[in-house]
Amino acid sequence: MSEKDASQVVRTDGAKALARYLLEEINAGRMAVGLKLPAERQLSEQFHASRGAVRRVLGELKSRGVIRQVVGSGTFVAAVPDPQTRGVPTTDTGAISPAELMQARMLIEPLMPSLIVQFGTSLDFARMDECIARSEASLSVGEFEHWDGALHEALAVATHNGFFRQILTFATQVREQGEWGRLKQRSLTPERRAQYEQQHRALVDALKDRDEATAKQVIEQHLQQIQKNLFNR
Amino acid sequence: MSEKDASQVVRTDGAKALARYLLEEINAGRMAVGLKLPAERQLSEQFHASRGAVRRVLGELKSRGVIRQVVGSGTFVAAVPDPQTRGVPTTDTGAISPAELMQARMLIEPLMPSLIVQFGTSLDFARMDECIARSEASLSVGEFEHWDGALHEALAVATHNGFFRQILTFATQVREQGEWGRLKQRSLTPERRAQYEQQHRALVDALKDRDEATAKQVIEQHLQQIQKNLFNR
DNA sequence: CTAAATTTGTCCGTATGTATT
DNA sequence: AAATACATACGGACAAATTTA
Repeated sequence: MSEKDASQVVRTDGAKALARYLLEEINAGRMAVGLKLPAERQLSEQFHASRGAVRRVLGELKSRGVIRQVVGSGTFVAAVPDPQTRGVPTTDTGAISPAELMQARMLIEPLMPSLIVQFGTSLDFARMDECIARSEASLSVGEFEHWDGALHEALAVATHNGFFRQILTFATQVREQGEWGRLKQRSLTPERRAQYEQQHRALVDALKDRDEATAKQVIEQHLQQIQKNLFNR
Repeated sequence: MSEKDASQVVRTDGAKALARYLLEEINAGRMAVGLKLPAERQLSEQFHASRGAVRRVLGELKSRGVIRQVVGSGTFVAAVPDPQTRGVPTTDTGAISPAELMQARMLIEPLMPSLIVQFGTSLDFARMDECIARSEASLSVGEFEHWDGALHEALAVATHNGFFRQILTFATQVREQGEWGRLKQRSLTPERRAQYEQQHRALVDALKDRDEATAKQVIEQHLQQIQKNLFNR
């Protein structure tokens, strides 16, 4: 990421300068609590940033409790942002690491066969078959990923338990959002993909036979393989 | 700047047309599952909507699970939006019955000791102790329920696994939101409350001793008791 | 294997309208 | 009535990931 050209590198000049300035001034005590800041448009002009950028910076500070905004009145300094209270206890959902997710999956997903062999219908199994067929016929990695995800969702549906379904949906969201992508791509070689496909078939076959023990075993092997491919390589 | 076209004066010009079109085509089966949609910019041009509007529509469909987007690859049809699964995945409990929830809890919660005996800290155990003490000192049913919930959250935190924590939080939401309250309140007699308190103590003691097997056993007993009290008259 | 092209994801600047004081 | 914060929409540019040549 070196500078390619100094002519058009004006991407983040004003906004970050404003953020640094405000935090610095408030922390140093040069802006007293209760002081009214300039209006958004004025800040926008002073720092050569758009009003949207200014609003984003102010919104960030407001979410931290540093400033307080009153409609029609203005923006005011609320408190000094001490680093101790930075850890917010309210919604600390953020940042579920791939390691955490895999740890949880290896505990939870082996439970699914118990429910599927009890409540799974032929329709459920047909969906799994189609997902496997489509994934094996996939030509690109993206397509394979899609049908792999669809298979996992079909498994979740086959439990016929809404809570489990929600859990697996949440897992998919985490996997798609986080830094999972980098690991995923580098770990999916053709031979590993073939291995996954074989394990998928073995799993669905065992489920069709209502063979809970085997299905659970296959899932555990599958997840162990994924984990090894992800982290160990 | 603008072209004053009489055709596109409407505020909600192409975006809703796009949404209606996609839902109609997918529901009618004219767009097969797995089919790749045109790129965002292409849709933007076709429907005379900005790319932001297109992205909003696609984001809505994605949140419903109708489509799936892959960076660098494209947007794909994921499933037909059948009315059953129309619920949003994020924070929609989607009619999870108490029976379903208990079934899932009895499978999932016995897994927690495995993590807690590995990663639990003395601070975690101190929180549990406080929750137990407060719950035992509670004078009202509501107060007892509060500290009972706090204990469960302390257990979730003690796993030191963000995914588990989210799952347990979700379970609490389901429990508080549904008609769970009436069942539980009706089933909470003084003697059962004493039994719960005893089981709580036994559980925390076992966790402190890093005795995974005993802790798991106590949890299973506890949940079985709850289930029996809930449904079995 | 490398590099270019394509696609989604993200941020920025701008513009317009609404609600509140 | 005027000033202000709030909300939304649009287009452009860059980044990241994927596919393709």
